[in-house]
Amino acid sequence: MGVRERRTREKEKRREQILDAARKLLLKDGLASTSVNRIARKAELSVGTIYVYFKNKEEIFASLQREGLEILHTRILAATADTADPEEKLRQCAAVYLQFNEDYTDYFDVINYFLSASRVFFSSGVKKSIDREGARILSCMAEMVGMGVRQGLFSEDRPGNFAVFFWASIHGLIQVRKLRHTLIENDDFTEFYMYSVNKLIDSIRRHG
Amino acid sequence: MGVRERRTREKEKRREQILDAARKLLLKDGLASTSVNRIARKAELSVGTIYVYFKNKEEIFASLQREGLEILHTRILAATADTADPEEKLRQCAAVYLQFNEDYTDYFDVINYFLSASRVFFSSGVKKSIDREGARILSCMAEMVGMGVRQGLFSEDRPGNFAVFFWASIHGLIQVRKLRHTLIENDDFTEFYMYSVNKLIDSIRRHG
Amino acid sequence: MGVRERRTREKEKRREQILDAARKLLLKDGLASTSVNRIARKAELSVGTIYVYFKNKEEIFASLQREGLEILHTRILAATADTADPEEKLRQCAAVYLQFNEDYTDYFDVINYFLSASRVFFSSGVKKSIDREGARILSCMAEMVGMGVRQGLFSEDRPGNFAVFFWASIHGLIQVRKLRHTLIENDDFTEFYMYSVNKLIDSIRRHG
Amino acid sequence: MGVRERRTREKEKRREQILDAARKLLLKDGLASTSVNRIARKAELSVGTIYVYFKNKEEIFASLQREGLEILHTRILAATADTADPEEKLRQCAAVYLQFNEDYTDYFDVINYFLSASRVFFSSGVKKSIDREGARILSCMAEMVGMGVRQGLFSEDRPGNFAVFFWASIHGLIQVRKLRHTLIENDDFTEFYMYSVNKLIDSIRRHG
DNA sequence: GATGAATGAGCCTTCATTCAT
DNA sequence: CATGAATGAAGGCTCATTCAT
Repeated sequence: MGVRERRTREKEKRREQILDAARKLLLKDGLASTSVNRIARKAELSVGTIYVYFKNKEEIFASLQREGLEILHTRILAATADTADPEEKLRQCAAVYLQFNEDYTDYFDVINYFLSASRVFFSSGVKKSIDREGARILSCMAEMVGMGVRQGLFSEDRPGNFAVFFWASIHGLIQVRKLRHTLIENDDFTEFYMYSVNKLIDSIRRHG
Repeated sequence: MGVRERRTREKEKRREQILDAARKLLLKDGLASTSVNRIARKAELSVGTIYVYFKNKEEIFASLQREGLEILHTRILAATADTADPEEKLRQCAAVYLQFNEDYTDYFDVINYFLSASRVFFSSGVKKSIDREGARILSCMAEMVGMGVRQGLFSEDRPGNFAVFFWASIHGLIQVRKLRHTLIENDDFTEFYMYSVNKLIDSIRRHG
Repeated sequence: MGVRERRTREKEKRREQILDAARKLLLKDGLASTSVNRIARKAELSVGTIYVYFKNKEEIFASLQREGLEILHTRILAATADTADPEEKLRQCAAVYLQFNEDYTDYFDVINYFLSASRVFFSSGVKKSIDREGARILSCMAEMVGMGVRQGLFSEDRPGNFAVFFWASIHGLIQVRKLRHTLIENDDFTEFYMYSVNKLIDSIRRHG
Repeated sequence: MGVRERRTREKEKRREQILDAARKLLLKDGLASTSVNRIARKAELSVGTIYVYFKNKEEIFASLQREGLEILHTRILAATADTADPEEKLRQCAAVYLQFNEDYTDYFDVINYFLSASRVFFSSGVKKSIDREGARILSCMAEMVGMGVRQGLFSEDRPGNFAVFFWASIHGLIQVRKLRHTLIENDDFTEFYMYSVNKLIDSIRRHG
C-alpha cells in the first residue's frame, strides 16, 4: 500500500525537481542557453534521468509552458473577479497579460517561443494539455464577451472568435513593445497599450 | 577617383554576394540551419571574409530583415494603389501581410525572429536602417488612416499609433494561425482573419 | 507437479514474448536500432525482466540467429525435396540462400553480424545450439555431396569440407552483391551468382 | 611560392596525423570503440579539426579502407611477381589474402565492415577512390585468369567475373574461419583453405 | 582586404546494465 | 521472479568566432 504510494510521490517529486531546475535556468539565462545537460546538472540528476521523465527537451518546455498558462489563468481569474463590468473585465485581462509579460518575462517567452516556432513540436498528449489550458483562458475571455452581449453592451455573434482576436492582438502589441523609442511615436508604452485595448473593446461595443 | 569607385563597387558586390547566399539558404533551409560557414561556402567566400563585411551572424539576418521589409513595402504600395478608399486600403494591407507570410515564410520568420527575440542585437547602423524601413511601412499605413480621417470616414487623433496597433494586431493574428483546428473554433483561418481585420477597422470608423 | 509444469511453460512463454518483440523490431528497424529498452517496451515487460531471461543483449540476437538458421534449414529442406539430382539440390541450396537474403534481410544480417564480428560473444549454452543448427544445414549439404559421390557424379573425399566451402563461397558472393554496378561487370547479379554456383559445382564434378 | 607549398604540406601532415591516430586506435581497440572524439584526443587535435579534414566518421574509415586495399594490392603484386604460372599466381593471391587477414586483422575488418554494412555510406568522391583501388586488385586477378586462358590452361570467357567470384569466395572462407573447431571438421584451417582454393582453381581449369 | 584552418565547449540523445524494492 | 528508475559516459556532430598569414 504505502510502497506504491511512495513511489508515485517520489516520481512526482523528481519531475518537479527537473522542472524547478529548468524554470530557474530559463528565468536566469533565457530559453536559448537552457540545455538538457545544464538542467540535469542543476537538478543534481543524471542526463539519462531527465530522459526517463521527459521524452524530449521540448517536452520540458511544454510543461513549463503549461505552468505559465496556469499562472496566467489564475491571475486573470483573480483580476477579473473584482468587477462585474464586461468591458472592465477585458481591460483587466489585457492589463494582466502585460503585467505577466513583465513579471514572468521568460514564461511569456516560452509561450511566445512555441507560438513563433515554425514547426510543431508536440504530439497528442502534451500538446492537448497545453491547448486545454490555453482554451480555458480563451473561453474565460469568451465568457466575458458573452456577458457583455447579454447585457446589451456588446454586439457579437461569435464571442469565441473575438476572444482569440483580442488575445492575438494584445500578444502582438506586447511583442511590438521593444519597438518603443523607435517606431512608436508615443514613448509611454502603457499609454499606447491602453489606447489599443480601448480600440479593441470599441470594436464590439454596441453602437447607436 | 576610378580606383576608389571600383573599390566601393566591389565592396558592395561582395556584400550582395553574401546576402544572396544567406537569403538562398534561409529560403531553402530555414533560419535554424543557416550557419555562417554554410553561407560562406554558398557565397564562395571564406568565413573570414564574411566577418569583414558583417560584424555578426545577426547582422546578416538584420540586412535580410530589411530586405523582407522592402518586399513587404513594395507589395503594400502595389496593392493599395488600386483603390482610393482608405478602408479598402487597410484591408489590402492586411491581405498583403497574410500573403507575405505565405509566400515569403522565411522572410516573415526573420522579422518575427527579431521581434520575438528577448535581447536586442544591433547597435546604431543596421538597426536604424531596419527601423527606417519599418517606419516607412507604418507611415504608409498611417497615411491611409489620415486620409480616412480627412474624408470623414475615420475618427482618429493619432494615425501613427493606430498604424502600429493595426500592424501589431495582424502580426499577432498571423502568429496565432497555427492554433487553428485547436483553439480557433473557425476552421477557415482566412475568414477569421478577415473578421478580425474588419473589427480593427470598425474601431476607428466614425460612428454617426 | 502441475505447478512446476506451469512455471516452466510460463518461463518459456516469457522467452518467446521477448524474442517476438526482438524479432519484430529487428525486421522493422534493423539491427542497429534495436535496443534492449525498446525490446522491453515492445514485449510489455520491464527491462529487468529481459535480463532475467537473457544474460546479454547479444544472447537475444544469438537466439534470433538460431531462429534464422532454422528458417533457412526448413527452406533448404523444402527446396531440395523436389529433386533427386544432387547437382540440382546444391543449386537449389544456393538459390534458397540468395532468396533468404532477400526475404529475411535482417535475419541474414544477424547471421552475418556474428560471422563478421571480430570477438566471440557467447559461452557454451547458446553458442552450442547455434552451432548445432548451423551444423545441421551443413551436414544436410554434405549429404547432398555424398549422394552425388555415391551416384558417381561427384568426386570428393571430404563432403563435409566441400559443404563448408560451398556455403562460405555463396555467403561471400551475396556479401559482394552490393558491389554490382561498380566492381562487377555484369549488372545482373543473379546471372553472376548462378555462373559462380555452377563453377562451384563444376569443381567437384567427376571429370572423365 | 614557399607559403602555399608549406600550407599544402601541413594540411597533408594533419590528415596523416588523424589517420595515424585512427589507425592506431583501430588496430588496438577495434572498429566499434574507435570514436571521433577518441581519434581527436589521440591525434592531439580538437574534434572540430577532425571535421575540417573529414566530412564524416565514415570518411575516416573509408580512407583507412583505401589504405588497407593499397597494402593488399602491393602485397599481391609482390607475391605474384615470383612466378609466371597463372595457377600459382592465383594460389598466391589467396595466400596473401589469408596472410593479410592475419597481419592486418583490423584492416581486413574495415574492408569487411563496409562490405557487411547494410547501408551505403559514401557518395561519389571517396567511394570512387575505394572502388578504383578494389577494381585494381580485381583486374590484377582478372589478368592472371586471362593469362591462364591465353596459355590454354584455363577455360573462361569472362575473366573479370571469375576474379570477383574467386575473391568473394576466399573472403567468405576467411570469414568462416572463426567456425573452425565447431563446424569445420578439419582443425587445420590453412589446409581447409588450400583445399578450397584448389577447388576454385579446378573450376576454371581446362578439362580434357 | 582576404583567407581558412583551428578551436572546443556544447548540442541532444541513446544505451546496456544494475540494484533496491 | 519481476520491476523500472537511475545511471553517466559516450555517441556523432555543429557552431560562431579568431587570428596568423
